[in-house]
Amino acid sequence: MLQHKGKEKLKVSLPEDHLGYWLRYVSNNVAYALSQKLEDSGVTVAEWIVLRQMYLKNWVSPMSLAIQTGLTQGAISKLIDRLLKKKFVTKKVSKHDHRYKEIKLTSVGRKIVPRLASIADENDDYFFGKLSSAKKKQLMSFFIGVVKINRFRKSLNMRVNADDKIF
Amino acid sequence: MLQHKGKEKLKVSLPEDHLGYWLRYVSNNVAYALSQKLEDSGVTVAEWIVLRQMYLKNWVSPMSLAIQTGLTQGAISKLIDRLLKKKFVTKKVSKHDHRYKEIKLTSVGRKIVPRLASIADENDDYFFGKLSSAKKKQLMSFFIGVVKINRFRKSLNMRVNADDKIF
DNA sequence: TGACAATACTTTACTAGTAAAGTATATTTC
DNA sequence: GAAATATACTTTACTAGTAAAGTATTGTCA
Repeated sequence: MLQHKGKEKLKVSLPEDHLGYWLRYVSNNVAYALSQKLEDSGVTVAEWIVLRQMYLKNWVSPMSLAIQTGLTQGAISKLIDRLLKKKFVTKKVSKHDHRYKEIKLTSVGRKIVPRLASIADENDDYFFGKLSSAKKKQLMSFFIGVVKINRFRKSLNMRVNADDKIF
Repeated sequence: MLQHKGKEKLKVSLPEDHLGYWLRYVSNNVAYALSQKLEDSGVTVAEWIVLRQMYLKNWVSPMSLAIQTGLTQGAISKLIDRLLKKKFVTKKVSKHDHRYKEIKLTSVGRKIVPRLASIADENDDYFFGKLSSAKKKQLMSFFIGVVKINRFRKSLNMRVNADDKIF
């Protein structure tokens, strides 16, 4: 398996040889399908994730949303603008620290989240429903293991460790 | 586990409950890391994939690239423009059918592909290198099974079949 | 306490994608 | 063989993200 001398024959890998390629390919398809299903509700995939975070926490700062979602602060800023226009959230300056904003769901916003959640359930079921929940959990731990932290904190990316014993 | 009567307590799933969420999250991180590594070569992730296709086939039509990559024809059209500006490819009208274009790598283009391939190898290794090749193959067959065809042919999306027995 | 640094958010210029309309060429059908 | 249809590609208007610069507020410390 050593390289030939003289005219060397390079082994040039295909994109399809890489797990990252397939990850991207499948992810694009699953996310695209979800975006189509969410379209009637007038909500994007990123917006659904942010709305759900707010449902959980009642009020949140843009900063915390950026960290949780892996979007930049600029992207979150614009996303919140969109949600404001759609009347799904309200925004105010924090009393304690005027640099912070507080974002809350409106009643319209609160009402739509369960609907969005069931759309997301349905989409995941469409693609992965035939997997046993044990296998789903294996895959999920695998994914969680690959990247523990988002691009907002680049330095903390982690390699996959064989000792994680996912499979 | 039945729902309460009266004031019903809705079970509202979290984005993190969905495999699609993690797929998107991990994919974004892996693709982002690759894009950073490719930056010095002046090539995006999509461009690397297209360049590699051309390396394989010697000449290709924009249409075939769109089908293989899952990008729209419009996106491929612009991507080829970018590659033309970077002198990585040349374009001509097909002799047999003037609607078709033929895209070929220039010698500069041919020279850069092996370098890009090794960068992509390195990136995949960074994230997944500690997995055994058997496990990588399992994951790959899983991904291939989830979506057999890209969004260009929406109707052909496939569900995951439990009988695929990947794990 | 006053200058400098840090923090939270917004804005700007830009990138790379989409859907849908537009252009040119080829094929089909009557 | 002319008209309608189909195909391959391009262009346009738009979307949602990024990096980096800008604004306002708060914290630090000499």
